[in-house]
Amino acid sequence: MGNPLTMKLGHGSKLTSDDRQRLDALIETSSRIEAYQDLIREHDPPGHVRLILEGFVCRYKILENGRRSIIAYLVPGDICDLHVAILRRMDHAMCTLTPCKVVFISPETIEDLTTNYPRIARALWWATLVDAATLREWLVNLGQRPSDQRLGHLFCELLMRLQTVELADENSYHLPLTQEALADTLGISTVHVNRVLQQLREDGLVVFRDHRLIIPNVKQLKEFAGFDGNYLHLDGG
Amino acid sequence: MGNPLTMKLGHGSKLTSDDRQRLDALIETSSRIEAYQDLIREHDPPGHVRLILEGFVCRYKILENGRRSIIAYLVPGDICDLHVAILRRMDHAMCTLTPCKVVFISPETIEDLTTNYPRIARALWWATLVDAATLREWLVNLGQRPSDQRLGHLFCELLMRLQTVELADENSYHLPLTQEALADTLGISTVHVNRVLQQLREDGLVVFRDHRLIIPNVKQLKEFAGFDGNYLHLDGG
DNA sequence: CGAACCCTTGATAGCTATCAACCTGAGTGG
DNA sequence: CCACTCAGGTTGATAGCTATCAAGGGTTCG
Repeated sequence: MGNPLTMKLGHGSKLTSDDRQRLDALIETSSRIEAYQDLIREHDPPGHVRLILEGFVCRYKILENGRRSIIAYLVPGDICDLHVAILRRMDHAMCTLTPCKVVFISPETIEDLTTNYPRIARALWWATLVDAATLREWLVNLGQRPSDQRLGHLFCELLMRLQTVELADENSYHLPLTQEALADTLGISTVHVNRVLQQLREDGLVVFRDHRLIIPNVKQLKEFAGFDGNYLHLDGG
Repeated sequence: MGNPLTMKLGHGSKLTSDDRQRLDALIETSSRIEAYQDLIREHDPPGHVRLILEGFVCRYKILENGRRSIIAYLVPGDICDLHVAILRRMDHAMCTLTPCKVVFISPETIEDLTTNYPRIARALWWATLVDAATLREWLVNLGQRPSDQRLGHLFCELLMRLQTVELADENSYHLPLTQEALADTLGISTVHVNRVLQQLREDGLVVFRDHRLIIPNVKQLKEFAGFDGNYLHLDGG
């Protein structure tokens, strides 16, 4: 299987074979981590940068009232906050949602990449900007759309993101999330996620069984959800 | 009046007098812009970086259904996306909400700042990370809190942010936003903003008249809204 | 077989949107 | 000086979306 980081960053900058070699070296040593393990907690001092090779990770916060808010998903190829080390402590936590393979990258390595590999540096900047754009789009999604469109929008986004790392085919992918995770992501209750899912199924917009999501008609779902993938900036930097 | 950029960046990195001089030179030429003018539109190619010296600016998107979603506020001292130039085109727009004074910074100047002024570079990174953290907190706010707490949370955030640039005193500030803008920010209707505001007033949590917001008991409002200012990382980098 | 976890279903309550007026103050022009 | 306009704020009535509570069903696993 290929290097998901290379696949992803290739969308942000043209990479030379030299760049690719450097990125391949990067993922030689990785750690396996079980599902539902915190990679880092709120208030921790940020240390290494993390790169996901396999599995789903989420950023989340726990509120005063105990509710969990999932703020982002990291999928293979995603790298988290290049320069968090600048901050004294984390303002949120990160947790694996499935068994994962993760690379821990030292600040020195980041330094090396960004100063000696200009195309990689550019691609990393691009990835950072896309992360911010995704956050903005999620904000729009939460603030402005009814829950069925919200869920549809999330499904569309994950389709595109997983396609860039060859983890989704034309119209389906493995989606190992519980309805509870979806609820905490979309700001609705688990009961309601369940009902909305049923509705989407009934309308023929999605098929979701055994954690495989199939979108019979991608164009139709995108229209339904008001999804415009521009914000993922996959046409490069 | 002082340089709001210096005031803000001082929280992200210790600046020398040399750094300060450089930042002061930066704001020597600025443009006045009227209220409700787009600074940049969706799909535009990003050009200059913008620094707000006076006034309120918002990032926003318009949805298929015509709704406006406000994604962020920029207040004096805020600088927008250092490296947007990497992206081909904007995925959102920016608009002044009041008359503003704005500095347009060329990519070359950014280059100069980030390569020749390491402490400024660090502070700019810090500001970028804080922007992302703020976006995450807004996401939590929209997804998990009822509308009265949402509004209270926004008021608390603006208090802290405006205090860092000396535009708010201990417990009050000038807030030139319409209820419509608040509604588009919080994902609720203008009618509901109106009612929630009345409730907050009635409960003695805020006084809002003539665009001046007074928070009689800051601690109380923060508790009510579940506000924890950690995410603004004002204790520096 | 029981426990645990996740999904599903039904009934009810509550929050928030929508629609439709009306009010107010500022600015405009006759 | 008054009528007019317009944007923003306010109020009331109603509908609808979504939460909550409670219970039941299916699977996996020890």
